[in-house]
Amino acid sequence: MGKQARTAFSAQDMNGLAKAVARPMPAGSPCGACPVRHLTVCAVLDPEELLQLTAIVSNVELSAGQPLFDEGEPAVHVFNVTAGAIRVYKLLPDGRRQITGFLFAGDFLGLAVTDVYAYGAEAVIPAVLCRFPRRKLEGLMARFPKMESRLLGMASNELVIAQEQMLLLGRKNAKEKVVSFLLMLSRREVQRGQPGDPVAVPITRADIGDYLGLTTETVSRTFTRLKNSGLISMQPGGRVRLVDREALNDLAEGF
Amino acid sequence: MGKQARTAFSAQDMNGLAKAVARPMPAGSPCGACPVRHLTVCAVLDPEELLQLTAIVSNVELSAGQPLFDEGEPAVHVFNVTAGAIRVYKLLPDGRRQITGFLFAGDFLGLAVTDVYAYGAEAVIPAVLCRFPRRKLEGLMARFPKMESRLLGMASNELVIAQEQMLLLGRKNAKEKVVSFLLMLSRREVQRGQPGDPVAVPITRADIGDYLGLTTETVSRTFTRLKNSGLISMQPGGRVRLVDREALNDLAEGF
DNA sequence: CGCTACGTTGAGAACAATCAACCCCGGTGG
DNA sequence: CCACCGGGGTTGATTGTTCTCAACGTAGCG
Repeated sequence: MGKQARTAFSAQDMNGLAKAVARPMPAGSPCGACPVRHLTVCAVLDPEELLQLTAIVSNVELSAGQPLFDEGEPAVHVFNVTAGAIRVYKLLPDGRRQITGFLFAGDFLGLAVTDVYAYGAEAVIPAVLCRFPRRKLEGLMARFPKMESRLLGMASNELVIAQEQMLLLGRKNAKEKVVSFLLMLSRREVQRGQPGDPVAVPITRADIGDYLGLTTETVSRTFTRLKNSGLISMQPGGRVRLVDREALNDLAEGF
Repeated sequence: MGKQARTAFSAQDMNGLAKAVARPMPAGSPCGACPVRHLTVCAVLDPEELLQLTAIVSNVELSAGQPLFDEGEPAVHVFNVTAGAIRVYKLLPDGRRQITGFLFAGDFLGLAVTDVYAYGAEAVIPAVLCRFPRRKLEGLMARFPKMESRLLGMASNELVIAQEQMLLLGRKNAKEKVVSFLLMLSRREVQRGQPGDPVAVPITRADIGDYLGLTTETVSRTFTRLKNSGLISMQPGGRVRLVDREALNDLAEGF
């Protein structure tokens, strides 16, 4: 594994992409009307409690590529994705990057034990998030233990996903990695109530590579081979059809 | 990737792979006297609450190589390591193994969102653990929210460590991986109040390989090269001296 | 004393990385 | 209008790190 120096993506180099600004929650859309509430922490709160949450929340909108925060930055907020997609990543000093996760509607980020973020976060495609001041949310959690309990459940779940990803990074080959990735995207689309079969892949080859521990070339070649062997087929709009789901499942699990 | 070594134990676990048995907590050592309490969940409980914890805890002792539980097994207990070392791992059907973590005194395991464990756990060296029935612990957490809060903190911390490990698996080369591993062991030894410089490495090359996404041969060769370049030196008792800590730190971080 | 697990080293193969060329597309400015 | 540019994607040739296969050394233990 050589050191690939990376040119793109350091926080503000291209397009002069500045940090996001937050605005107060639009009056017409309190948390009670949130379309992705059932997916996230807020699902466990009753209307009364939701009002208190609404009181501390603000909205963040990001355009594609725009950073939400950088690794090492003071961790003053936590976030909840309500639309779009976010990538979370860590960097080595020479520019090598590992994307540790893609976050979609309903996903939570920014939990930190230290006072700084341990990773950076950027929008993959235009995204909208709820932003909570960490201190205030902690205060709320102290009052609503079921919220903390829910968060613990979500964190435990993320831990399981992280272990799955370690298995992928450490022990799967390029084909198994790419197929696992496609199936993961598909599963999460279903979770969000979308079809999941022609699965949307709004993520560049470079990002996929940095997520799977591969280069863009290897990702590209692997896609080509999967197409040629008839396991997947490309569709307009960056969608991928999972032609032989059985075979793909087996491939991903290493059979 | 074969089965693990085992030495002979008492008659009832001749094959070395028998599941551990739990015994009631010895009367003379309630949680209040636990030597690793400050490292773990129990740190936040007062004496009164600790008594209630003592009431539901039992002890598990494992010999080297003995399994604690397997992936897919009903997740009825959670555990707290009080001595020794545990490896947590996931398998692919053909036997490829990824060790997702090594756990030492103070570490917690068994949190699960599903009703089965998402990974297996075995003793690396003889180990002792506290065992709590999951249901009862959840009941206790409902009554002591600060315990749940502490657990959330520990889970968040593990998540950060997991992301670090993804960076390692996906983007570091063999040398960087092995050095990162040694420094991690050293740091955790210090956390437990031990020297940390001649660092104890009670882990086989095969386990190290399965943790770092390498083969045993590559791990062995990498150790040899680190020795030859004077960065580390071997000491009796499986200890490794970190000769040039500065250089090792830089290496691990990819400078 | 011989077994087995563990560790080391060597030779060669293989998979993915690297380096490089090229295509397509959309946006932009001459 | 179109030439140019830059990002993204694909493909080819070659390199190189790590894996695989194999042999051998050592230590602990029955």
